[in-house]
Formats: sequence, C-alpha cells, structure tokens
Amino acid sequence: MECIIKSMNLQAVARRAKVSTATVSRVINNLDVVRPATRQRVAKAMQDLNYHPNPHARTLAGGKSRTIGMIASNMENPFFFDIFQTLEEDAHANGYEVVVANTGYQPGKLLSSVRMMISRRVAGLAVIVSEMDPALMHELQASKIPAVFYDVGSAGRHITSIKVNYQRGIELLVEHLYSLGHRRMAFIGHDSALGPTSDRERAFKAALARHSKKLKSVVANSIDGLDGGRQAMRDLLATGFNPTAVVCVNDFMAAGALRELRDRGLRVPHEISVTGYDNIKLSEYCFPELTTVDIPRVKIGHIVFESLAGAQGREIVLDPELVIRTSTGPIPASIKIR
Amino acid sequence: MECIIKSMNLQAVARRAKVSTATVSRVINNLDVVRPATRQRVAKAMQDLNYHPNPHARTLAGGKSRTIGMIASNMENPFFFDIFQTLEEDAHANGYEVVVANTGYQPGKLLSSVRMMISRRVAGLAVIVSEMDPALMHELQASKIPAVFYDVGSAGRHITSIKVNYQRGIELLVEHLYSLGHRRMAFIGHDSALGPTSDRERAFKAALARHSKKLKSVVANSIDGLDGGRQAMRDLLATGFNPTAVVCVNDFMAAGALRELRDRGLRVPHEISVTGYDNIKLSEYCFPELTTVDIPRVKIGHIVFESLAGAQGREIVLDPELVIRTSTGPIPASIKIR
DNA sequence: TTGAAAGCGCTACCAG
DNA sequence: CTGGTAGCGCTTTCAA
Repeated sequence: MECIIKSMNLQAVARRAKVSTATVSRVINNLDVVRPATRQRVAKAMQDLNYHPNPHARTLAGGKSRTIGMIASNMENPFFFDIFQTLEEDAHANGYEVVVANTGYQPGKLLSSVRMMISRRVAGLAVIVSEMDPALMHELQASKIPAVFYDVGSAGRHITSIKVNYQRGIELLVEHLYSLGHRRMAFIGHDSALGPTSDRERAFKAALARHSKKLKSVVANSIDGLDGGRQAMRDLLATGFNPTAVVCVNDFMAAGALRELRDRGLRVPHEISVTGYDNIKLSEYCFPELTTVDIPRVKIGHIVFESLAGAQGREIVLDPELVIRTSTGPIPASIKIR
Repeated sequence: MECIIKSMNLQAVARRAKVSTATVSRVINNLDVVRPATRQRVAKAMQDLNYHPNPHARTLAGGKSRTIGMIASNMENPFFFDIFQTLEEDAHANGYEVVVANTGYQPGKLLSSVRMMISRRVAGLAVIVSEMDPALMHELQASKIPAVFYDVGSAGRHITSIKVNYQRGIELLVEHLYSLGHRRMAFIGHDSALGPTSDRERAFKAALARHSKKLKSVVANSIDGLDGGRQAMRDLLATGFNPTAVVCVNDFMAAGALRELRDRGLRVPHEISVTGYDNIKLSEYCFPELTTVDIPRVKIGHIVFESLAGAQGREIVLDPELVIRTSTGPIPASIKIR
C-alpha cells in the first residue's frame, strides 16, 4: 500500500481554507491583520492537512532564517556546552533554532564555519572561540549579520562583544596560592592559535610578576580535554621543575591533570595544589574538588541571545569570581623549611 | 562608506563566465558533462566573485538537503556527544552538515524534533534516544527519509536499526560483582518515558534472578547527569537497604554517584562497589576509575553515517564488552563473615 | 556539451 | 482585510 505523500504546501492550505496563499502566509507569520474568523479557518486547514511550513522556502523568500549559529572551539568541553544550552533554550522559546559548528581551535575551521553560517543566512551568529582570524571580522561586518564575540574581537556596528576579565581571574588564583605560601607555580594551557605564548599564559606570568620578579614558572600545553590535561601534567613533571602549585587554563584540563597526579601518588593538595577555571559542573565532581574561578555561563548564554535578538553593538565585561575548594592548600611542610 | 553587498548568485557567476545558470549549476554539482575548459572558466568566476551557493535555494529546488539530523536524549552526556562527533566527521568528509536536537528524555520533544527535522528536509535522520513515541515511526516512514534508530524501534523500509545488547552488558556486570561475593545490589537509573520500570532496570533484575530468585535489590532513579547520579545515590542510601554494590545505568551518573559516596566517607571499592556503563572517557578519570561496559560509540557513529548515506534498512547488533577497573572489588570483610 | 525556462514553497508588495 | 503576483537562488527537464 504505497502512499505518495506529496508534502503539503501553502497552496493546498489556501485551497482548503478558501483563501489566498498570501493570507495563509499572514496567519503563519502571525500578522494581526487577518480577521479572526479567517484565521480560524486557515488554522483548521493547517491542522487537517498536518501542514508544516518549509523553512528553506521561508528563508529563501524572506531573506532571513529563524536559525542562530554558534561557533565554539570545543563543544566537548562543558564550558561551551553550557553556553550553548542556555542559548538554545532562549532561542527555542522565541521560535529560533540554533546550529553549532566546532572549530577544534583551528583558525581554518573558524573561517570556514563563519562562511557556512553566512551562506546559511543565520539570523545571528555567536562566536565563542579562542582563535582569531583577521578575515573573519571583515566578512562578518560585510554580511551585516548580528554577531556576538566572546573573548575575542571588539564591538562594532552589529557586533556585540562579551569579555570576561580572564587576567583578573588568574590573578585571584595566583593570589590565593601565593597567600598559601606557594612560590613555585606552573601553568597548564591548551593549544590555541594565538602563537607560542597565549594571552592566558601571559596573564599567568603577569600575575606572578606582581608578587616578585624572581618567581620562576614553567608552562606545559596540550590539547584541550581530559587526556590533554593529563598529558600536560606528565610533561610538566618531566621537566624536573617541581611546582608546589599548578594553575590550569580550565577545569576540563585540570580534571585530566588531577588524574595524572593521582596515578603518581602525589596527593592533592597536600603535596601539590591544582586550580581550574570556569567552574563547570565537573569541577565539583573531581577528586579533590577543584578550586577554580567562576565564569557565569548561563548569564553569558542569555546575553548572547539578547544581543542577537535585541540590543546589538554593546560591549559587555564580566568579572570572574574565585571559588575555593579542596584542590588547593598550604605548601607541603617539607618545603616550608626552606 | 556604506557598501551594499547583494550576495552573489548563480546568475552573476553565469554572466561573468559567459555561460548559462544551468551550466554553473552543473559545475557546482560536479556533473561531469561540462567541458573542462568551461568548468575552468566557471570555477574562476566563482572564485573571483567569492561565490557561495545558497543552501536554502538548493534544498528548495532540489527537494533534498545536504544536512543530516541527529536527535539525542542528552547531548551533555558524553556518550551521545561521542556518537555525534564521529557522525559529524564522516558527514563533513562527504559534504554534509549535521544538526542536532536534544530531547532531554521527553517524548514530546522527540516528536516535535522529528517533525522539525522532516520539515527541514534532512537527507537522513539519526534517532539516538531512550524514549519512544508511537506516532514517530509512522511519520518517519511516510516521509521516506532514511533513518537509523539506536536502541529503539526496528528496521524497516528505509530504516536501519542499531542495537546494543544492553541486557548482556548488565549481565556481565552483575556476574562480575556476583563472583566478587556481592549479594546485595542496587541499581541507579535515569528517568525515561518507558514507564515506571524501564527496560534497563528490568535487565538488571533479570540478571540478578539468574543467580538466585532470592537476591534482593533496590532501585533509585533520577535525572541523567552528575547531579542526578549523586541524588540517586543519596536516595538509595536513604532507603536503609545497604547494598555492597551499585550498578549504574551509565558512566555519567556513576560519576555523580561516586561523589556522594566520597562525601560520606564510604570507600570505593573497599566498602561498596560501583559500576558504570558506556565506557566514556570520563570513566577513566573518575576516582576510583569505573568498572564499566564498553559501547563502541565511534563504531556506532560510523555505522550511522553509512546507514544514512548507503546501505539502508539493515539491522545491526553490537555486543558490549566488560571493562574491569578499580571501582569494583571483593565485598567488605565485615560482611563476608555472614 | 550547453541554454532556456519551468518550477520548488514562501514572502512581500501593490491593488482592491 | 484579502487577493494577485513577482521574485528569492537554484535544480532539472527538454531542446538545441
């Protein structure tokens, strides 16, 4: 029993409701020029026919879609996912969808993703990445698509910029560690295209320098993720520089780093302290729980949507907050003597 | 300096290359009827104009998109994300994109997501969920869109079914625990719309019954996630039934459960054993590392793409494998005496 | 091998 | 308030 279901279209609905396609379109788009009675009739026809508008046709005809794009560096990292989730909620609540693209921290993918989003005619674009590409801004500017950048770029015509004072967060962490007696600290970062020395690494170095120009430090980078964090810690320990505290670029990597220490029998925080960044849910489930810095991801998600749908071109700065848990503590007694 | 960039279209390219729009279309779609010289000319024109085809127009005109849809119960759970990631890789490698929809285990959202995917004219649809909806199969069948179901539904005309023998995995786990001496076991599951007693819970009970009809057990359900796992463990301990081993529906919840035990000072596995399911990366980073059952997510991702792009209507069954780590051990000495 | 033209389903503008 | 209709950018016959 083959049944050819030629998907319903405006015309079919129009015929059934005995109105023109224009009127059906008006009903679909909630234009309140339609007489209630007519609206009723059309609504019923749509129901009866189980009609669903073709989004592609709508986008093509209208020039704009009901889709918001989000480009992230690493959706596997809960930090990005959390932002996505709030954004999606807001979007759905307003009849939008959101499609995501992952760059994996590769600038090349960033650019191609932006292009793809533009050709998709997204209604707005959220760029939540650590990478940067010079051509990006230009293309985006030209496309006139409302956009919001997180952590990179600056506000402009249709462009909102959300920034978290990363530097400040690192300072809070380093200050906390310093006050606990730590003097030999290391930094674990992730590969990003910002050159050999990333902003974040620099922020760490700068925070150290605040206390004393003579504080030595070591840096290890790897891929963002649990394995990457573990690998970085391995590399770090292999340098022979024995830090009493390790500051990680984010919680995700910190969680991986903790595992390596556990394997080696180095007790945290008794023998070595570790900090994360972001305050993702996982940071509370690590062993030990991570001392970290809170980045308000839910808030960011809301701001992103709002900036895409409403007030554009703003510049927003958020301040991070220190969250002290059990992965940090006083420096080991054996070292105190020195 | 305002510049109106009216986005390039086929016609512009056609004009510049001095051919018809039909020919440009042929070049775009790689139809090898075009003379090499012509193709060259068109390609250059596209370059010069920085032309990018409008996917909506393509879908509208062609009736089919280059987008694959994936519907998952909980993208926050790495299990689903891992499948997504492989699927996306394969898709991109073949010029497809993939859009995801989250159901949060709600059957209602499942249905609306399927509808949305159908109206989007996705080229294929992967349904990786625990919920089920009767109307779903019907609509999908009628749409003639190639689909693949994971864990629910059965193969059909354009429908591929991938199943993992969940029951078998649970058996492996229970067997392992039983051989370690455990007799009082509990199960931590997550809410799903399969009624008060889910398939998975039943699988657990059945596995217990294999050994002895008299084995008592208790079940606690909560929301899938770290917090949910923790809450379930809390509920479990509150029942007063003191299990020596807890089988969790998946690794994600198990990770949450471990945290609660840690907080209470219950040492794993010395005082209580815990198992997970899926073998996600996080299971290796838990403390202690989770004994679990491996579900080949990468393989599943590949099969999904393959089933959507190529051979359809198959029925595939995968077998899970036991992975023994350190979250399970012999029953506590204090109990052994009994 | 290429061109001309008829749609795909919908929006938006102009009349009535 | 409603209808008619010209596109939106592309694919796909049908002819040449």
